[in-house]
Amino acid sequence: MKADALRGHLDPMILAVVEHEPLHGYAIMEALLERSGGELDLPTGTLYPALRRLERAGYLASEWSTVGGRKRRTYQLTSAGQKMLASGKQEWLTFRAVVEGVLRPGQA
Amino acid sequence: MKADALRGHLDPMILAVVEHEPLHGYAIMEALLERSGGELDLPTGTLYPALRRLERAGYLASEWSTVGGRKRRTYQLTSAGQKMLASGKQEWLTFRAVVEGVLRPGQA
DNA sequence: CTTGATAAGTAGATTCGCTACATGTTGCCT
DNA sequence: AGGCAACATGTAGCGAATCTACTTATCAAG
Repeated sequence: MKADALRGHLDPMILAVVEHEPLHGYAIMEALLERSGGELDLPTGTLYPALRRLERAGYLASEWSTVGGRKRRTYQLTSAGQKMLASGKQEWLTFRAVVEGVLRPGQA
Repeated sequence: MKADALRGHLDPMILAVVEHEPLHGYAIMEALLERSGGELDLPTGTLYPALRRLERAGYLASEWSTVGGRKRRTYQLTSAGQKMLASGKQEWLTFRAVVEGVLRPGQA
């Protein structure tokens, strides 16, 4: 999967992963890997800046903790984040319809 | 629809539009608009550079003509472009599965 | 005591879609 | 005659997000 295919689609995916339970960065990486069937293996240089960006934008809130001598920054969805996630899901449906309308994958 | 959602997905869409008939730039724009149900209204600053990029990459070949006093540059798919389109369609299916596996849109 | 997994981060490059601008033709409307 | 919408193609430069490569640190297993 090409790198910039992800562009603009990563944010809702991250938000979706912390929708029902707060997770720290590393755990978010693992959750994305698992939910995508091993396809979505984000480099840390992608994920951590993305998390900071989403927090700065008000969609996530973070809190530090220490577990087994390791520091964790745990992120949870804010209410703005919930709204963003909902609209992100909606936009995904639109986007999918656009691409498939143009590609017409049935007519290969 | 956000701008960079398109990133990496525009190329196969352009190739798809000229798959069965060669078209000039303006007609490609119209075809994308029509096939997407009016959603995909590309600015010329996006389309024309993309076409040149795809030609430089060997996926499209172009030819000038004049119709009704207007100059047209008509693009057609090369055999490399056909292969690229086929793999682009396949990648789209993978990408869609990844996003939907993470988003789980049924569980809103 | 070295390696791999856990954990978080930054700096800098690259890429590509965007805005804004530039140029010219045809045909319709007033 | 004048003007505007549609047709047709293009460039310059910006911005944002993902990537590669690097840094730091702890813990467990061998």
